[in-house]
Amino acid sequence: MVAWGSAYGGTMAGIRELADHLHLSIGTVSRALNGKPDVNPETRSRVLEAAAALGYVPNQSGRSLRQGTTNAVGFMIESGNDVAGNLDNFFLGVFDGVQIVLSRHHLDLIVLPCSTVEDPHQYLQRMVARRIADALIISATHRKEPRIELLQKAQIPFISLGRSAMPDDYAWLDLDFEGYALRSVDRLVAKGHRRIAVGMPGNDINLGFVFHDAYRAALARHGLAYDPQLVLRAASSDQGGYHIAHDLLTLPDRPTALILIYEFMAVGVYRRLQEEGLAPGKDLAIIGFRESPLASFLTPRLSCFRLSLRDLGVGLGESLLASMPAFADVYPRGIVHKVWPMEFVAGGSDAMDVR
Amino acid sequence: MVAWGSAYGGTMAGIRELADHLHLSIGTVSRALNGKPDVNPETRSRVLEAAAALGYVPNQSGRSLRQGTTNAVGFMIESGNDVAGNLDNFFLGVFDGVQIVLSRHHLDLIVLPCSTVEDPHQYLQRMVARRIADALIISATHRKEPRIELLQKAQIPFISLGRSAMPDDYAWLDLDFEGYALRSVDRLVAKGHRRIAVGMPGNDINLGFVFHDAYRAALARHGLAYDPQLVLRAASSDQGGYHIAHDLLTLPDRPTALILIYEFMAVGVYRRLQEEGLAPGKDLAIIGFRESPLASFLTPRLSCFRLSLRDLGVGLGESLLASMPAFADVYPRGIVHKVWPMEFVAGGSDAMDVR
DNA sequence: AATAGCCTCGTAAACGTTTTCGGCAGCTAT
DNA sequence: ATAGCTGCCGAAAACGTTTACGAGGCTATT
Repeated sequence: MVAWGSAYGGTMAGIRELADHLHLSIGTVSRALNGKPDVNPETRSRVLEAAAALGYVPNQSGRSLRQGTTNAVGFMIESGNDVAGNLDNFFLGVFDGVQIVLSRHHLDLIVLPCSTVEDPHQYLQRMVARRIADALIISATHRKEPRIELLQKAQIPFISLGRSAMPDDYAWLDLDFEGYALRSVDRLVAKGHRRIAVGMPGNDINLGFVFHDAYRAALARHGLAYDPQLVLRAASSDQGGYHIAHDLLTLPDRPTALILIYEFMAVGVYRRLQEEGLAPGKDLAIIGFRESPLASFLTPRLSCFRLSLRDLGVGLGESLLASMPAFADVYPRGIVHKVWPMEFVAGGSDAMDVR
Repeated sequence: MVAWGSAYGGTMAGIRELADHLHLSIGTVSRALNGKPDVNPETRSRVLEAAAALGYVPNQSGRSLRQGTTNAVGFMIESGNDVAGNLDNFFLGVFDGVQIVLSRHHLDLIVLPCSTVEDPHQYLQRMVARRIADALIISATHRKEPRIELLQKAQIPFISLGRSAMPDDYAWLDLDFEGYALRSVDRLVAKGHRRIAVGMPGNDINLGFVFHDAYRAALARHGLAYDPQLVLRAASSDQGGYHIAHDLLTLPDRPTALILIYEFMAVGVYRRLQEEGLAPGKDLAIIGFRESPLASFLTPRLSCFRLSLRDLGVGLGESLLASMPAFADVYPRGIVHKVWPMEFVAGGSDAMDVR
């Protein structure tokens, strides 16, 4: 036998070698491997068997060139993003779920980390021009998000993890920031709180605006006045939380409750309170955002909302497939707009009752 | 003018359209773009100008097919890995540095996250067969690491972030776990500690063994006995740290110091100590591993070692390029074995003096 | 018995690029 | 004036695959 195959570590077998070995034409072999109808069932199994035996894997460049498809989905993240870099990593869990869905359709997930020294829009443009993937997932969407227009213009199927403030003619999936704000305010008001502050980012990441508007609406529903002083802005990090707590403590009529949009801000808040001899959950009611390993290790435990990252990834993957023409037969076509639900987890951080 | 170019959002311009537009052959255009010598400087600038104007970007599949190269470097991570999933994300910083180096050579970094439901070895095998990148970076290397043999057999340039216990005929770059153990023990012994425990993972990630051996050697150097009971093993997470502290507190002759191999274990250790009314740095000297945002927000601050993730990424990228034949002219060839230095940062967590 | 139709397969074009080869000028040196 | 050399460019092959098309053999229908 000739030294075919990857088993020998030499040059990998191509479809040509496979065809010669089987005394078939490469066209037939290709059709057999790709499940095309006009091929004898018996020859098909022969081909499949030989392909497995020789460790044949089709050259991706060849197929890409011919069919204009890469069999890969890209997930762009920003390594410079505060959120991405701090504490419990949100994305790794999501990747897992996305990949589980994609692997069912022989798609691979490749993560595209935009470095801190490059403009995200330019980076994405390069990736699109490179045709690095058949479809893309973007995240950390801003209020005005030029990347969305870019992808629409390039006619690349995509989904955004996070809404923007732009027209809703694209697919997105987002966490339930409205529900978070509403339910948190409801809960705090029920415990007698009337001055409820929020801690959120100062940049134009869209989720901040969604959260802020819902917070304001929730206050109005309870007949509480909206006080701009209670909207505390800082970096999306534990340090940011520290500054938020600091600012809160200097407010004239000190708020009794604080809702944070990122759970890791709570680390800084706890720290600042402890410096002042104040106890979280006793001197200030705190609700974090997402449950994470961190939340359960703060003292007292952080009240927050539970969410399966893997399920979120699965939802993301399925919604993306729904917007890919190639999978129109398996997933119902359509532009998905989905708000992801979360489940409240009570900790001691908002146990404080001021009635 | 015809509707060429991506500006119109239509089908992107190919080298064919570019050549027609310039009244040149595609061969000449290609040579001009790729900096080949036999092309008139004036025509070259004409070509470059037109390419920029039309927004021409070469089709990657076409080039890949012809030259057998992808112009991409893959970085495999395991999303199921405890280390990757917990708290401050180590990898994002490293990505940044790697990309900075790669971009200088028109290479892109793509991250390959192996999902929790797939075997890492199989996953890598698939990526290799797919020829998804020209070179690879692997991480989380175990003691016996089959992925190394796989990559060697496939003749793909690669570097490992982390040593294994296998023959040193591959490139690796690793954090200085020996230095960490030695310097930590030295420091603690100087403060009078004689029973020094370590907290490390129970699996066969190689860094645990490197650390353990150096710890043992450091003890011997000070004439201290090695007590297996002081080697506390638990999951690589904050929860793991909690269990480690718990176990430590039940030891007969309670150790006065603890060296952790992952800084986020400290969160759990602090928590467990506080439950017992014990103070970190006062009742138990603690040294974490790497400085992270977290370390500075623990009370007292965690003593640990500083390290620039970006620089580490740069080193990783450069060492990888050194093993790629295509870049033999720009980086000195050779198999790199590099131990990355770290700088001690004193916190209050090991302030305790027992002399 | 002739023809229409189906099943199976081989042939060859196509995808977009790089690269080898050869050719045509223009120039220099004999 | 001719041979050789250099600089520049066009033609065409090659990369590995998919797929449209057509050819042949066989069965079934008229």
